[in-house]
Amino acid sequence: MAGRIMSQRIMGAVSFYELQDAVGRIQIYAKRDEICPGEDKSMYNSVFKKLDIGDIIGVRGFVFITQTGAISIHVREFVLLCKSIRPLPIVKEQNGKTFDAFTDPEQRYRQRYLDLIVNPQVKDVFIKRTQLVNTMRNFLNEKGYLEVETPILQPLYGGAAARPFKTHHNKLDMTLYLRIADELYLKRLIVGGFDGVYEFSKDFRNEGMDRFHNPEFTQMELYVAYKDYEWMMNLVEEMVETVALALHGTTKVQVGENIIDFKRPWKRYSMYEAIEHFTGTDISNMDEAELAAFAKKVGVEVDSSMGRGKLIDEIFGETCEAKLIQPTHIYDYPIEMSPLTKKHRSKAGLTERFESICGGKEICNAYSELNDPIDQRQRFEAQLELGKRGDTESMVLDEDFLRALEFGMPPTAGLGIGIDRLSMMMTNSASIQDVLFFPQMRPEKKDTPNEQ
RNA sequence: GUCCCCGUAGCUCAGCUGGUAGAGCAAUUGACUCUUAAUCAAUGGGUCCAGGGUUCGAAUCCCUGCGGAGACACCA
Repeated sequence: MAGRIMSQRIMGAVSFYELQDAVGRIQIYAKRDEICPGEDKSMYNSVFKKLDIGDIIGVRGFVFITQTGAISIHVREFVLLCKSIRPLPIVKEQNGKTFDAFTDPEQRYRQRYLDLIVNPQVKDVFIKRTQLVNTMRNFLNEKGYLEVETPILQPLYGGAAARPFKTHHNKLDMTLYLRIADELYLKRLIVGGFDGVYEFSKDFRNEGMDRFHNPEFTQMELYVAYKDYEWMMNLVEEMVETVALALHGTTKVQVGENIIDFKRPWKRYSMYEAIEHFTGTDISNMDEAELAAFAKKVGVEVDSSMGRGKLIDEIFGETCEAKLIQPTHIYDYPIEMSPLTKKHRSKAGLTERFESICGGKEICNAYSELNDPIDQRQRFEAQLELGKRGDTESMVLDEDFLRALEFGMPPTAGLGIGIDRLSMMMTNSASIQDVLFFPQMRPEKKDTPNEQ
């Protein structure tokens, strides 16, 4: 077998090392007189004993159990496969206590390879992330939906309210944007006649960074024709429950101080109900002035640009979101906040949209897709107005997307689910940086060549 | 973008009201034939994040910058 030396205990003519490979660690035992049967003991004294922690070696021998009961490999031959010329941080452990842990987040994220070597539990998080994606992919494939790929470089960005990254194509001499969502392209495919399409989509948003936000992040977006948002709520429950079971064998997952149970069915509140539930106040019939007064009362900073929808959204964020620990669907969002969402079939001013919240954080956003091209044009125009008033995250009008809708898109349910967020939840990680191999960091050295 | 906290050896950290830079592990040398945070002895190891200021004297006090963490704002 082969692996990296992680610890050495040399006892003169006998030594014990620990070798680590992709799956774990095992102790190896070597005896001078077996490695060097003749008079020349240099292979042991000058080579084996001089190996360093971090070196990668191959060994041949047999398995046995030491007097202290440790399963070990009794080494007959060994070969140095790769020398490590940098010292490895040494993490030691006894009785569950860890000594000299390699914990500096900056070094862990910048040198993830090192983090993975010395903190093997870090690997588990990333293995779980991949299992999560695989589980979702299998789940969606079994339902007959088609995994597709759509452009990352887009001439117009759309599908979400966010600031994009901008780049330039030399040959075409045109501005291109890195996608902030793949929604508008996937809906074009529904127009084109697919019944269900999905994409695991790397998206890019040129905004602030914190422990929940990285400039590039992964979303899974799914669109299914002839379905609506209620149907989608059931699908989300089923899919997330399946993920929890696949990763943990149970629907109960420890997240921070809470145990979150993803078992179906989840709680459901309309947005108005949720606000009433947590504040005792029914705001559904308030006018804008009353809403503004109530928002102030619950601690929202109100300014005059806020419309009814924004106020409701802020009130919800302030009073409800953090208190929703167990998985809950919040549905029927104000129309102002949802320019791509179908109007509610019966309630004026609302849309058929829901978000699923658990652990006090949103994990997905879904709706009955707006498929009326005239309404969609008006919504885009309203967004343009917002843009003129200085909203840097307002949407731009996508004429080709409207043309597609004008050919007719069947009623469709759409879903966007944050893979990083869900991974954090499913691996009990406090920071998005813990579920990304290489989170975005500032350059290490100031003098690295950079434009400007 | 704002507010706080942090930056000392390869790793984890100590360093008091300013007075010659420290420990454990790792490294090097030696002892030790079933150890497991192996042990024992010896040795080497520093741009105290960077720059400036105060001072006879700065790791320590002040200012600026860089990097990181956290909170707030915005977003997923």
